[in-house]
Order: sequence, then structure tokens, then C-alpha cells
Amino acid sequence: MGDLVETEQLIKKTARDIFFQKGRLKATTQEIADEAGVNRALIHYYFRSREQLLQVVFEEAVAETRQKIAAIFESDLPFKKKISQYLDVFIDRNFRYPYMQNFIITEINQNPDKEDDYLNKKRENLCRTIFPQLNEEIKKGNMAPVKPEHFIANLMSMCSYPLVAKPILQRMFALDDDGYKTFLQERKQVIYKTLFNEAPPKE
Amino acid sequence: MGDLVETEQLIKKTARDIFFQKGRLKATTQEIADEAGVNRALIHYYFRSREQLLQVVFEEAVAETRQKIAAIFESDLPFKKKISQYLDVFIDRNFRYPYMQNFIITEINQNPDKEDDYLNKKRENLCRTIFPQLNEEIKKGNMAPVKPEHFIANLMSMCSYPLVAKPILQRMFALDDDGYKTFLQERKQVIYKTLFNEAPPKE
DNA sequence: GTCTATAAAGGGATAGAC
DNA sequence: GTCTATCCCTTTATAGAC
Repeated sequence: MGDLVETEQLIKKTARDIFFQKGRLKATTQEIADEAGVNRALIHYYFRSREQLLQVVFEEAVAETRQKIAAIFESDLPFKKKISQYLDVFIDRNFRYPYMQNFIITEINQNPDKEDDYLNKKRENLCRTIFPQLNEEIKKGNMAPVKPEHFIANLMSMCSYPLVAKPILQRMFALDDDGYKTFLQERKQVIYKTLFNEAPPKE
Repeated sequence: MGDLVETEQLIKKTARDIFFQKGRLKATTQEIADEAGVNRALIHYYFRSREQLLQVVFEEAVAETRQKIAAIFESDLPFKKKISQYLDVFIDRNFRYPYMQNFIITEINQNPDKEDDYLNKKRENLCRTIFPQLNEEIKKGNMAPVKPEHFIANLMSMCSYPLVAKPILQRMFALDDDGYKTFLQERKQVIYKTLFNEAPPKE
């Protein structure tokens, strides 16, 4: 509208909210335009296609988190402390964008080829950083032996699944929305304890 | 075609393969008809809508597994043995229907209201069966204390996430399809060990 | 930059002939 | 029971006026 140069930003912000906060993963360009209070054609004017809008919005939302996580694992904190901080970042991010994980899973399932576009090779690099640290920790006798792949799979599973399967677990445990929030917050401690079989460090 | 009364079954079988084995979760009625070698209109003749075809196929595929799992937890085996058997059933099922979990997650995300239709209250009952057994096991000192909800969440997470996030993990760990199969099979032992902090029982 | 109008494609569902 | 033809709705994308 009258906001001059801000229309592009407005569309991005609106899309981000719709997809990652409200979880309306099938939202149409019309829906986005309506909620932003702009004309549908403007979305194509600025972003060419729905596809590319998603791409941009996703990249931007993911960039900061990725930065933080890389910093954690490249620091010289003790390994377990790193995991503890990773859990903080993860839990934190998912209160701002509760449907990010759903978005990722849904997208890669509907078109596995697109994994490239959304999650480019950064993850591999992260593995190269973490695996040696993990093996070192095992060698020092600080944790039970486990293949790095399985440790990472366990970590990511226990973080992400309760988000993508929220409707299932929420009903199974008969929790209302607030109850489920509490449940998710408790998970930081639980995951740490499950991975290392000991209570997490006090802050 | 000439197969007389078998057309309905043929359509169901084809749909089941497309969705749960091949993972083509967005398959259209046309696609299903083509692959079954029948006319598209027949799908509507037998099942009224794409929606209802899915419903039927899913229910049938899920029924047997649900039966088995209920039987396990209603038996009088030791609790840990039950979990061990649950893991067997789960892993086994997911080699027959590798995309079942993806289907569930994708469906409930695109329409959370439909959880009712697909996964009716049976799960709640299962919780009522398992929770007391779990608390008993903790009381007996056979495992570390944990809220039942988190134990179940951990179990389901570590089973399901590696399936729904296959493209992510596969690339992250640089595994080919066979490598990933092996990885999934290893998980039975890993999950048991992670949950109980001890090696699973020999068969 | 922003709007209206319209093209173009995809896919679910039904009517009616055979 | 099976097929063809058709309807109808949704949604993306663009052309062109303002």
C-alpha cells in the first residue's frame, strides 16, 4: 500500500508468519496476499513465483540459527556443554517458528530432489566438525560408545519429532496447547539425560 | 479389465504400493488409475473420492500392526522385553511400508482435524496400558525415572524420525540406499540401549 | 509499483452411453 | 462394471492499463 519500498519486506514477513508460525503450509499466494493486505500480482512482481518466495523466506529464517549452531560446535567448550547449548538454541528457535520442522519434512517428502535447494551442503560440514569431537569424548570415557551417526540421529529425532507429530502426541497425552508447550520445554532436560544418562549441567 | 470382481482389490493394492512403498504421497487419481491399468472413473465408482480411497487403504494397512502392538503390551512379558518386541514390529513394518510414517505426518500437517479419521482413539487406550507398566518398572528400580510421556515420545521419535527425515540424514551421513537400510536396522539395538542404557536381550 | 482481467493447467467428480 | 466426455473448481502466472 502506501508504505513505499516496504512492500517486499511486508510480503516476506507475512509469508514467514503464515508458514512457520501458523503452520499453514499449503497457503496459496492469494492467502498470503490477503493477509499482507496487498494485491496478489505483487507477489509475482517481487518474487516471480510462490516457489521462489518460499525459498527466500526459508533461507532467511534458517540462516541465523545455522550460524549459531556452527559457532557452538566450533567453540572450545566441553562437548556436553555444546550439546546443552544446541538444545537451548533448538528449543528457542522452535518457539519462534513452531512449524519450521514440519515445513522441512513436508517439502522434502513432496519433492526429495529439492533437498539441495533448501538445505545445501552445510550439514555435511557440520558432521565433519562434530563426529571427531564425539569420538574423542567416547575415547575419554565420558560417555557410552555409540556410532556418531546414531548419536546425531537420536539427538535430531528427539528434538524434531515432537514438533512434527504434535497433533498425535498432544492427543495421545491428552494435553491442551499450554500443556504441550510445557511438555516441549521439559524435553531439553529429558533429551540431555537420555543421551548421556546423567542430569544436564546447571547454568 | 477382464479380472471380474477383482478390480476393487487391484485399485487398493495399487494405491497402497504407490503411497506407502513408493512414497508418492501426492499421487493423483489419474496416476493411480494408470498404474493399476484401469479407468480413472472406476476409482470414483468404487471409492467415491480420492479421500475415501486413502482412508480405506490406510486403515487396512494399519490394522494388523495395531493388533500386534496391542497384543505385545497386553501380554505378561517383562516390560523391557515388550519394548524389544515393539521395536521388532516397528522396524519390520517399515520395511514393508517405508513411507507410512511420512504419510501420517504429511496428512495430519495438512489437515490436523483429520487426525480423528486416521488415528482414532486407539492410541489413548494404549497409553493407559503402557503408563502403569512403565511406572511399575521404575518403581522396581529396573530403569531410570522418567515421565511416561517423555519415554513414549523418545521411543516414537527415535523410531519414526529417521524414516520421515530420510533424505536429510541420508545425505548428511553420505549413505547410499543400501547403507541407509543397514543404518535403520542397526537402530533397533541403538534405541533399546539409549532408552535403557544397557544392551538389548539376546533372542 | 500497483491494480484488473485473463490465460492456462491441473485435478476431482459426475452423467450417460455401452 | 467400464468407458468417454464434460463440468467445475482451484490456483499459478502474466499482460496490460493506470
